[in-house]
Amino acid sequence: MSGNTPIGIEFFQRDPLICARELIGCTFGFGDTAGKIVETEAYAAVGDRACHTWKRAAAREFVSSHAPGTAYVYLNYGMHWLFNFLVKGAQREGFVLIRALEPLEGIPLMRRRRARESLQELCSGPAKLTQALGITGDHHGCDPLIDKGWLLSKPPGDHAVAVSNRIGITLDAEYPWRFFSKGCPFVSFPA
DNA sequence: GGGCCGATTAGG
DNA sequence: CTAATCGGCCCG
Repeated sequence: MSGNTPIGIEFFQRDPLICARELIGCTFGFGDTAGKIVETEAYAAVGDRACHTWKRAAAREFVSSHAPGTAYVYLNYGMHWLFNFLVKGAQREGFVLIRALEPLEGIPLMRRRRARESLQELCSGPAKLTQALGITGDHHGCDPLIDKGWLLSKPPGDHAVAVSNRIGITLDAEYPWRFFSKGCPFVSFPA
């Protein structure tokens, strides 16, 4: 009895910035591994040059043809899988990138997949956490709110959330659309 | 078809 | 600081 409440489709039918902030503190898991979300970023489907929809027709098609909460997983730098939730239904649509987790369950398995011992090296980056959880391109387009094996729930209470610019982008880098747990040692970048 | 670029990471 | 490594997009 965790006291957590499951997250439904309505959660992702809001502004991506709201979703990104609200996901901080939530439990996210796949298979035998899970963690607490401690860092996210929002991307807007329209007017955001850092979002895939800016250049990629396939990304725009993905937004229009999938339900809120659907997993958008893609290969970055030819070797790293990055996981996003699709957000749509409000005026602004887009994605929330999951950037870091505090490891909670399946830690031995995470250590094996990551080939790292340190707790802080398991999920402290968008590509680290997909590797730790076993998420790949096979999961692109699946629905974590419905499909077997996924976990997404919200704990009671509030969380201290800090805000900064998004990391690793050059276009529209000045938008303060990154959210993270203040002072958390499991984030990808302290500030 | 060729060139270039990326929401990153690990290692020197 | 840089290599690794590959799907998209843009151009010709």
